[in-house]
Amino acid sequence: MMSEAEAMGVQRELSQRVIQHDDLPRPVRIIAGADVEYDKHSDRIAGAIVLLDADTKAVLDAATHVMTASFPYIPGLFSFREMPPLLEAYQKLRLRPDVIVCDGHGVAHPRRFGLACHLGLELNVPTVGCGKTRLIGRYDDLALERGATAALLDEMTGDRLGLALRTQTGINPLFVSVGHRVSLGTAAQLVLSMCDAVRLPETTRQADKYAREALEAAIH
DNA sequence: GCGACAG
DNA sequence: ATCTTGTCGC
Repeated sequence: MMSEAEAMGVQRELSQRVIQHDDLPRPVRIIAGADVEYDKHSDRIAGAIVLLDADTKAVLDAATHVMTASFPYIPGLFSFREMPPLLEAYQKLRLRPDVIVCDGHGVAHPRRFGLACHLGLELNVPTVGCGKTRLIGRYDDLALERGATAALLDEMTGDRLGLALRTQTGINPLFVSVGHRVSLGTAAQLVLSMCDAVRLPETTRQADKYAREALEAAIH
């Protein structure tokens, strides 16, 4: 298995190839969600990618893959654990997405190479990082209203890593960052467009559901 | 006692 | 649906 040091080297190398500006089909018609679910009692994991109609949010296609985790959970090396089942699931899809919203960060990462970057680069598909909790960076003065944003800043370098995005008024924000081939502004727009009356985007909710069902079916 | 750590 | 508390490691 790849060592931690090797994995970090891979991240530093590949991060050079991340594209941070818009290079995706417009308008976006098919938007995907990607998520991985874990079994509490074993190292079985299930990845799911679900394709939604960007306008109606109807599920157009979905694929899952259950396997044994080949890499431990280490903050910052998340993608080495979650990528394998997601790549397998992606190959099973019948349609191709215009963009994938990932359940994890993009460049809001210590080496600017979170799961969304890794998946986007590997598949050469536009991706957005959308985490539920912060990995690095700080923000303040985030207004309460739905749609409000605050820059997520690296405390040491001052780099803008992404945005804290309020998807519902008065509810804790999500953390949006560039994955690959999508600008930060577009990323935030896409995520917000997938949130109706709930905190999480429909892409993430559907992917989570499919992954959980696949894992459940594989174990029982 | 204190705390930074995606899932 | 969302948040948080207790817990563990340092």
